[in-house]
Amino acid sequence: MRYSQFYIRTIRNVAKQDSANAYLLTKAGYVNQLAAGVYTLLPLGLRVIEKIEAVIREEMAAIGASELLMPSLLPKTLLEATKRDKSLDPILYKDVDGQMVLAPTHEETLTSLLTQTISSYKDLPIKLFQIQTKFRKEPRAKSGLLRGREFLMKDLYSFHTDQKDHDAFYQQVADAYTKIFERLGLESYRIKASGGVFSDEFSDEFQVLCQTGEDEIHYNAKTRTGFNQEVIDKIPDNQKNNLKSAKAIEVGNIFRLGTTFSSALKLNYQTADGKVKPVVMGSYGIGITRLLGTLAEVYNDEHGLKLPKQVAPFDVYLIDLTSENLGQKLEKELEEAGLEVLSDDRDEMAGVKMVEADLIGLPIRLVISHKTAQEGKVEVKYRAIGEIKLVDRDRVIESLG
RNA sequence: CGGGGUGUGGCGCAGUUGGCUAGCGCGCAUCGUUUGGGACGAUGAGGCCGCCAGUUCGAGUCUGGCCACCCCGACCA
Repeated sequence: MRYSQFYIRTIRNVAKQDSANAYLLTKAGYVNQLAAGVYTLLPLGLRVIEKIEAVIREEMAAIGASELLMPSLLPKTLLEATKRDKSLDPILYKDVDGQMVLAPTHEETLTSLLTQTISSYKDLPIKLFQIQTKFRKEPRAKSGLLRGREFLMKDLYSFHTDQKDHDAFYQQVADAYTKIFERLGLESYRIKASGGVFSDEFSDEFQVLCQTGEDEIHYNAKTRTGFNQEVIDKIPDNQKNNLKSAKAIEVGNIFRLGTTFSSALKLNYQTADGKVKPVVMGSYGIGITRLLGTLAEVYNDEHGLKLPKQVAPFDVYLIDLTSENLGQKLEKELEEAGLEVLSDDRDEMAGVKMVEADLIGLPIRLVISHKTAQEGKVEVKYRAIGEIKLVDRDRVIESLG
């Protein structure tokens, strides 16, 4: 991809902000703020989001979940059926006559849908997920992408005959979540937390250690488990030993819903012996936009972002300083080898390109110049560790592999 | 929703004490020089001073109200 044909606008003077992710992602041209907690994903940011989504889709497929896409609009009557029109009211964006709201979550929508297709134990289990924009009128949007009023979420819902079947799937989801975050370059902790309006039981949160996080957690570094501060008084003393405490960002959350929603919306099925029972449900969320913010918080230094390869918008930032455009051939070879290359073909000084390469933070920077070309070399810089070395022109690709 | 802060060319800011031609830096345009870590010089373009009302001969500046954004707290399915 040629820089000149891809919309990138880095900003030299961005106002100092407390939130590192907002500052860096804005300065590097990944996002643009429209209002409090409302951001445009610019082309660079969108590419990261798409990489995050690709990992999530793979892991959802691996646990047998099918993807669908539900509407953003939600009839208020559906929320009345589960009495959540009251509990969710403060965070709802409503239309002028209050008939429709912008959906903050989709338990009602999907449960209602499945009443049309579930009638027998033979129809279960069902696992459906979507990647969709959520709307929540947060009393206080803050911390850049970490708490928005409009944000992307992966939400998965599962439907089972009984608690035992659900428990088995719940554990599968927990494992899948740990794997997803690991694949994205984030070490997550499975943390006991309150069930919120969903349940009196504990829910499980997936937390990434980070100073900017909103949550205070107490965790065991070895088992990668622990407790959220909000439930610490409910935890037996003998389980609180040897825990470390830290701030963390909640990147995922899984809930046991039991039959709360199925009972309210009459989502029932018949057992083999003809009895009618409510379906047992679970819901599981991953904050995708928040993950972009988390990655920016975790992976940066004084020069800018330094994203892991698996989520960086491109693999290589190619700077060609030769007047003969020697980089063009290299660019083609790299792309044929399957690497995603951002080729800075602008008529800018070398310094500008170097600085932007560090700011945008792709894993590898290649520089081909008269100096290096004379020796038949290309300069390779690894952004994450800062190492710079000269590699033979014809061995660049294998050295990156 | 309580407390604090800030709103001035696209972006970052000064100017408000003490009322009268709206400034600086970055970016942008043109020309020249420069060319491996956000270059230099010259000449330019670009502003409902957040919004509304009030005081006044006169308001970016004073008064009142409102709105927005940031931070702390409450809240956070």
